[in-house]
This record gives sequence, structure tokens and C-alpha cells, in this order.
Amino acid sequence: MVRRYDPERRQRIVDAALRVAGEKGIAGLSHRSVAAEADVPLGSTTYHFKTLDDLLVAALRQANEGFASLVRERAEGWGVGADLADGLAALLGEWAARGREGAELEYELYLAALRRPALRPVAAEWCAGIGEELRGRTDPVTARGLVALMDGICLQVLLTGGEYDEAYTRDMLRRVLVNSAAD
Amino acid sequence: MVRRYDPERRQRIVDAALRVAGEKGIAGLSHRSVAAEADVPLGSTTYHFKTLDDLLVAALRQANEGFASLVRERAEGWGVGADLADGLAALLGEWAARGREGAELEYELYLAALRRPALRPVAAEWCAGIGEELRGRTDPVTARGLVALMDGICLQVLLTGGEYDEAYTRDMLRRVLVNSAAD
Amino acid sequence: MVRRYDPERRQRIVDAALRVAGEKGIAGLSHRSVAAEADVPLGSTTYHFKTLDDLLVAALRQANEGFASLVRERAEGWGVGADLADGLAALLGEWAARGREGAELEYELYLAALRRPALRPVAAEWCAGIGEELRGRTDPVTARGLVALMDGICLQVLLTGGEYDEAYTRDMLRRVLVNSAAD
Amino acid sequence: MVRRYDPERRQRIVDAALRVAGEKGIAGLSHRSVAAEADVPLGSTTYHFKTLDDLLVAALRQANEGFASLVRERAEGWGVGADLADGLAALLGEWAARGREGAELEYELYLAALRRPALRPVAAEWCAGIGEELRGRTDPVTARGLVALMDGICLQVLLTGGEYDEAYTRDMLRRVLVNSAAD
DNA sequence: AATGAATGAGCATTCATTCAT
DNA sequence: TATGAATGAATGCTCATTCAT
Repeated sequence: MVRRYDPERRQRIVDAALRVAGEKGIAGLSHRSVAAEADVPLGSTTYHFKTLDDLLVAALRQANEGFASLVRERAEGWGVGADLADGLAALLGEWAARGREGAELEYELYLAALRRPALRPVAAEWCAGIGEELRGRTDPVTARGLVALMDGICLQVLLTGGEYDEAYTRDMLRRVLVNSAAD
Repeated sequence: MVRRYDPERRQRIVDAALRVAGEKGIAGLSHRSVAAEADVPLGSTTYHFKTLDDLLVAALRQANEGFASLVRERAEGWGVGADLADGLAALLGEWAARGREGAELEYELYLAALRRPALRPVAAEWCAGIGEELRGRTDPVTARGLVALMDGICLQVLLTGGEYDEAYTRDMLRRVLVNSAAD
Repeated sequence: MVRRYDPERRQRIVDAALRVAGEKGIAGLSHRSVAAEADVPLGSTTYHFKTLDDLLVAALRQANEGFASLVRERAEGWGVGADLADGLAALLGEWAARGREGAELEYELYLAALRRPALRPVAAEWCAGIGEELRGRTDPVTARGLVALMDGICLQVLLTGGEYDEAYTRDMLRRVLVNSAAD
Repeated sequence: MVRRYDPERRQRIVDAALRVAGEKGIAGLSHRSVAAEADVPLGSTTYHFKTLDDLLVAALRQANEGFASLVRERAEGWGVGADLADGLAALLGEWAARGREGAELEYELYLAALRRPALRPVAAEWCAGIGEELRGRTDPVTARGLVALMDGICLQVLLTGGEYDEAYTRDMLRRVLVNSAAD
């Protein structure tokens, strides 16, 4: 075994972990499976990440970051009211279009956070991106409702294995938004 | 070795599985942990449930049954439009009031279907209860939106550790419902 | 479960055992696998055959019987010398033509008998068929050599996964036979 | 827990596996039985040999090695024709003289290839030793016949529990060889 | 800093056999 | 007579983590 000078090994391990978790779920993530995927000796994963949870947190934080930056980029074009619904529906469309695997992984984060305190803060960041962008474009209660609705729609797509329906999503988001004006 | 005559052992194993999953999460559920909780030999769990998935399915189905019967009972008092929102919001209130642990467990089982195809059909039944009662009280698209919204709201309650807010839920459900008239 | 009147169940279990052993090898034979293949309750296999060895012996005896009767039928046409080589080579051809599965199973018997005394007598019967027919057609030493050669050729076919070559077999058998005249 | 520094553990596990297989047959070989025989923790056997087949392959290869080197050593003295028969018969005599247990073990491993594809290539090596030495001393078809005959003779010795008869073996090998000249 | 080796705990599953019905 | 239920033992295998080098 040649000891390579490999300054990005840590990053490569995280990438591999995301790939493994995407394919086999968080339950399929182990030091061994990650080491194999990263083509790195087993000891290397335990060296860079003392425990599995450490590795999990690093991987999920990176996954979140991708979502957050997507939100930031797209949010510039969002208006208020019906326009906002268009933007959000399109955003979910982009999210879903990246494939079931990534979406599944990010939702598993929710699930895992339910039981693993170490993941709670990471899970909390997931919504933060959208939350920030909604602030100023609608009232807080409506914002909360929008996020809940989007969550529920994503969940249904994943659990039923159906296709994401952007028109339907836009319609529902609009209903929640339009009435906010009347409050 | 005492060989007990125990005609309800199968049921006791399912009950134990629900208890274990409630306490330690699905990840903590194993033939061994269930056997210990049910005070039954290990072989007994594999005898009654060929695979762990079989046991999981039985447990999820039983958990669902409680929710389904709750829906059936309450649905009689539901009207249409705003009244329907009242009924649904109250229903979720009752569900949440039974305590966090039960709700968490049901959601964890529900979300586990994401990665375990064997659970998908059972997860689909979860919504069926509400779905049936909504039929006839609103159009199918609106019904789908209502279920998505309720799902999202429940998820938020569980993940943020906040309290269930019935008034807010009613408000959001109404927004989705009221506009359905205009379609 | 309907308790069928099924007077041939014992036989059906033996047939199923042969099928299972043919497909998965003797190591894959268990009360359960046989019961499933025979579409019979588990208890039925242990009822008719007290132990697994009992079932194994019954199954292998039946397999032998098939080979023995094949030999008896064909042996009528055998002559002496070169003619005998023709007959034996053709016999092996028929044997091999029944498919790898049956041949594998019968050879596994040899292997198993090496370690399981219960199977020794059954294994001994395997060669008896040919032995009898060779008596009178050649001297005992040559007979022994012929059987050894046939055994070795079969073994090579099975282990290398190659095709049975009747012409080559005939040639080799003839060499052993022709020289017997010179002794 | 004493963690021993034991650089030859892998080899000791293979040795133990051969001992176990010799005593209890391949069927009695398990990670546990080998670990016990090698006086090594269970995890050690699965660490060095990912699967039981891997261990089996290593054991078979080592068993073969003994035979192969025996062949290499003796082959120098072999001539052609009848002389070759002398050499081969003597070689089998030496092989058999090492005792029934070793021979039984080597044959059991060899025959196990029937059902375990992983062992097939290793089983093929078994003949390769002789095959190489025969090349140049006779034609390929005759060589194949010689190996088949030797295989069959060894099998008979083991299964009948009889003694190895070198004179008989020489006689039969000669018959196959002598006629090769006439082709 | 890096890693191969090591290890005890745990897992899902299969099994032969026994026994109450 | 049949058979579903039961059970303890065993199996192959994976794993997180530790440690000597």
C-alpha cells in the first residue's frame, strides 16, 4: 500500500459518504462502506472522523449546503403573492429533478434527526434557507404554512413514488398565499 | 426448557416491537431486542415473522389501525368547506394529544417506507383513511392538498419539538379549501 | 389448512428431496426446503422421516435405482471387447445427457458417503449395476479398471464443466479392454 | 482482552481449517470451528477471510501445493511409454502412503468444487501439476485419459476403503499408454 | 500522521427436532 | 394420524472502535 500524499482525502471521504447514503440510505452507511466507496483504507475514515456520527454530520451539512445555495440563487427572481408561488414551485421542481436519490437522502435527515440529537442542528438548517427568503415576502404565519405545504408535497412524491406536479404545487401554494392578503 | 402454550404470542410480539420502536427507534429494532421485550425466545420472533421486514409491516399496520379508527369515528361530524377544516384540525389535535412518543413512532414508521419498499403499501394506507372521508366533501385535487398540508404540519411539530397549534392549522386548511370553490 | 387424504405423500416428499438436492446440493437439503418443495407442512417431513439422514437415504436409494435400471436395460446389447466399449461409452452418454443436475447429485453421493457412514451402503450400490454386467464379459481386473476410468471421465466432465466426449471415452475404454486379451 | 501481536495468524487459520476439514469434513468447517481450532477470536477469521469460501479456497490451494511439489520432484525420473506408467503409479503410491486422512481431505476439497464454483479454478490446478509433466511425454488425448484413470483409481480406493494397488495401477496406465503409440 | 490488524458484540436467519393439540 | 408452534443452537457475516506499528 502506497501512502499517498492526499490533502483532500477528508473531502473525498465526505463525498463518498454522501454517495453511499444516497444509494443505500443512512442505515447503510458505515466506516467500511465509506472507505470502500472512497477507495481509502478503513483506518483513514476513523482517523479523519472519530465516530460515525461525526462523519454523518459532516456529510449532511454538505448536503444541506447544496440546497441552501440553490435557494439563494433562485430567490432573487421571486416576487410576492402569486409570483412567489411560481418561484417556490419551480424551486421544488428543480430539487425533484436532481433525482430521487438526493431527495430521499435529504428527507432521511429529517427522520434521523428525530432520533439522533447530534443531527438536530443540521436538520434545523435545512429549512432555514427558504425561511430567510420568505421573510419580507409574506407574513410569518403564511411562511410557516408554505413550508409545511412544500414539505408535505415532497413527502407525498417520495412515498408514493409519483411524479412531481409543478402546476398542482403552484395552485396549492397560491391558495395559501392569496388568502394571506385578507388577514 | 418450559414450552409455554401461548396462543397470543404473535400479538405480544407485535406489541413488543411497537414498544421497542417507540423507545429506541426503528434502528433499535432487532429480533433480539423484540424477543427480550416480549419475554420470548429469539426463535419465536423468527418463527412468527420470517423476516424483520415482516415484523415491521405488522407493527406499522397495527399503528395505522389506531389512526384509521380515530378518523372513522370523528369523520361523522365533518361538514364541507370551513367546517371540514375544523374537523381536520381537531382530528390532528387529538392525534397529537396522545403524546409525542406515539406520534413520533407512527411518523418514523411512515417515513421508513422511504427506504423500505416493503413498507410502502402500508404507508399508503395511512393516508387512505383520511382520503376516503374527504371524498365527497371536496374535489380530489383539494383533498390531495389537504393531506399534504396536514402531513407537513405534523412533520414540523415533531421536528421542531413545538406544540401543535390547532388555530393555525385550521386557518391554513381553510385557505386551501375556500379557494377550491372558485375553481 | 385442509388435512388432505394423501396416501402418496411419503413418495412425494422423496421426489421433492431429490429435486432439492439436485438443485442446491445435499448441503441445501433440509426439512424445511423439502417441505416447501413438496408443498407439504413442515411437520409432515419429520413425521414420515424421523431424521434428515433417513430422508437422505431414501432419496439417494431412489436415485440409484434409476441408474441401476438404466444399466440393466442397456446391458442386453453389450458384447465383449470393443463392442463392450461402445456400449459403456453410450451408456455414459445417456447418463450425461440427462443433464448436469442429476449427474452432480449422484456424484455428491460419493462425496457424502466419505463422511456419513449411513450413506456408505447406498453408495456401494451405485457401482453394483455396472459391476454385475461386466462380470462374464471381461476379467475382474479389467472390469475394475473400466469402472475406474469411467468414474474418472465423469468426474472430469463435471469438474471442468466440459462436454461429454463419447468418441474419446470409447477410445480409452478400448485401450483398457483390448490389452486385457494379451494378459 | 489481550491483543496479541501475531504476524502469522493468517497462516495459522488456514492450518486450523485444514485440520478441522480433515477431522470433521468440509461440512463441519465454520468460522467458529476454525476459530476455536486456531485458538483465535471469531472476528479474526472473518477479518482474514471475508467469506467462508475464501477460507476454503486458501485451504484447498495449500493442500494442492503439497501434491504439486510432490509431482514436480518425482517427475524428473519419468521417461516415456511404460516407464511413464511406472512413475505415475509410484507417485500415487507415495500420495496414498501419506495416510488416508490426508488423501480423504484432498479429495473432499477437490470434489467440493462440484457445487462451489469458487473452488473450480483451484480444483483445476490439481490436475495441472500432472498435466504439465505429461506434456511432451505423450499426446494430449492420452494425457487426459491417464489423468482420468488416476482420478478414478484414487476415488475407488477412498470409497471402498481398500488398499492402493500399485501393480494394478501400473498395468492399467500401461494399457492406456501403449495403445497411444498405435494412433 | 496514517493504517493494517485485531476483537467483542451484535445481527438476521436457518435449522433439526420436539411436543401439545 | 398429522401438524402448527415452539425453541435452543448454530451459522455467516458486519460493525464501531481500538491499538501497535
